[in-house]
Amino acid sequence: MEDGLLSLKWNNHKTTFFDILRVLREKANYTDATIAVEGKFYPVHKLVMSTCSEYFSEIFERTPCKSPVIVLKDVRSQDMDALLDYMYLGEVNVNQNDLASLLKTAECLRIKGLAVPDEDPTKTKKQLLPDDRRESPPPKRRRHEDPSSTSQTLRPTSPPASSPSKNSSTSGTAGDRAGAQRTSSLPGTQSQDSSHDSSIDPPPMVKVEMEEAEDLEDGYRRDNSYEGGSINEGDGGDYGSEVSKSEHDPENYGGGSYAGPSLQQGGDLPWEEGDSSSFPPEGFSGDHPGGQQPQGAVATLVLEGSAREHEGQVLTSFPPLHPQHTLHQQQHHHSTANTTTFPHPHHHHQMGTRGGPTYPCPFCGKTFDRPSHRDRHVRTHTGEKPFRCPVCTHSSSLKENLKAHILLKHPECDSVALTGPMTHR
DNA sequence: CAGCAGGGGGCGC
DNA sequence: CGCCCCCTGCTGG
Repeated sequence: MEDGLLSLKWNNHKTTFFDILRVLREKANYTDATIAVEGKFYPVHKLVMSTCSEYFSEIFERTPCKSPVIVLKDVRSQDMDALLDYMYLGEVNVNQNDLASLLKTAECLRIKGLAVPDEDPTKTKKQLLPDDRRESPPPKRRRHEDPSSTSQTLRPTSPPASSPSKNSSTSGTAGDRAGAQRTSSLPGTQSQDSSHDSSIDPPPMVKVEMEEAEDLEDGYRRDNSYEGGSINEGDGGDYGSEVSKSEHDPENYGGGSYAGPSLQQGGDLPWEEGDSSSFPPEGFSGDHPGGQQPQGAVATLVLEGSAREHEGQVLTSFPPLHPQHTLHQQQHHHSTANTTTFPHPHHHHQMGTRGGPTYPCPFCGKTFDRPSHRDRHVRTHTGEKPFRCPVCTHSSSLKENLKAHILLKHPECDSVALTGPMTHR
C-alpha cells in the first residue's frame, strides 16, 4: 500500500443501486416519461427503459419531448406491470398462464433478456450508456423455486449455458435455443415455442404524445398514492404550481421497513449474501399497480447480468462518498475494509456508544435511533422535497425547514397552510 | 443569513 | 411505539 493505485470498490453497489432505483420508481422520483397502457399510467425513467429496450431507446431518441407519454396499444396493463418489474428489478413473478402474453409483449417491446439478448455489442453502434454492467451475459431466465409448480416451460431467448458463468448449476435445463438467433428479430415474430400465442402477432401500436405528462402523472399519483414530489433541482421547472398531492406521502415507506422488503434494520439484504438466491425477495409484487399476486403456477424471470453476481472478489470496501457530515460519523463505524460490509448492516443492538436499536440508512449506512429519523434522512439521498413553498419555487425535505423559509422569506403569508405538505399553492 | 440536517421532547394511538 | 414538531448546529453564499 505505498502510494500506488488504490482500488476502491463499492461492494454492494449493485444492490444499493437497484434498491435506490426501486425506491425512485415507487415514488416516481425523476421519472421523465410516462407509459400509458389500458388507461393506466406508469411513470418511468427513460434511462431504465432505454437500457432495457432498444425499442424504447429509439422512441425516446426520436422524441424530443422532455416528458413524453407513450401510449401502448394492444398491451395489457397486466403485462406492463410485470415487464416494468422485470426491467426495474431484473426479475418478476408471473402466472404461468400469463407467460405467453408477457413474452409476446416483451418481444414486441424488445425487452432485453426476454425478447432480445441483452446488450448485443454488434448491434449497438451508438453507445448506449456507460453502464457498468459487464460484458453481456446471455439473456437468461431462470425459473424459481416454486414448490407447487415445478416444471414450467420457460424458454430463454437464448441459451443460458452458452457462457460459462457461475450459475452453471441451474443452467442445465433450458439451454435449447441458439443464443444469437433472435438478436435482431423484429418484434412479434417468433413464437414462443409454447402453444398459445400465435395470434398476438401485430406489434403494439405506439403513439407518442408530445405534451407534458403532468396531469397524467397526477392522475397516476392519485390512484397509486405515491408522493407528488417533483424535485425541482435547478432546472427552474416551476411546474410545482399544480402538482397536487395529499398527505404525508413521504412516509409511504416509513412504516417499519424502509423500502420494502429489501434492506432495513433487520440486517442483511435478502439477496445480499451471495450464493444464488433470488434477487428480490419472493413475495414482492404486491406493491405496484396491478401487481399480480402469483398464485398457482409461477414463473420467475430473472434478468441475468443485471443484478446478480457481485459477491466476487472484493478489493476494498468503501462507503459511498458522502457529504461531509456523514463522513465523520461513518468513520468510526466502518473502519473495516475488505470485508463484504457496507454501510448499513448494523443490526439492532449495535451499541458501542449508544444503547438502543439503530436504524441504518441503506444509502450511506448512517444509523439512527428512530426509524422516522432514518426515513427523514433518506430523503437527503433521494432528493425528495415534499414540502413546497406556496409562494416561490423553493421546496424542502423537511416541513420545519420550509416553515422557517416561509417565515423568513414570505412573512406576509406566514399563516398559510403549513399544516400539511404543500399540495396546493 | 438562509437553508439543511439531525437530536430529542411531547403527544396521540 | 410511532409521529409531529421544535430546537440547534453546521455549511455555503
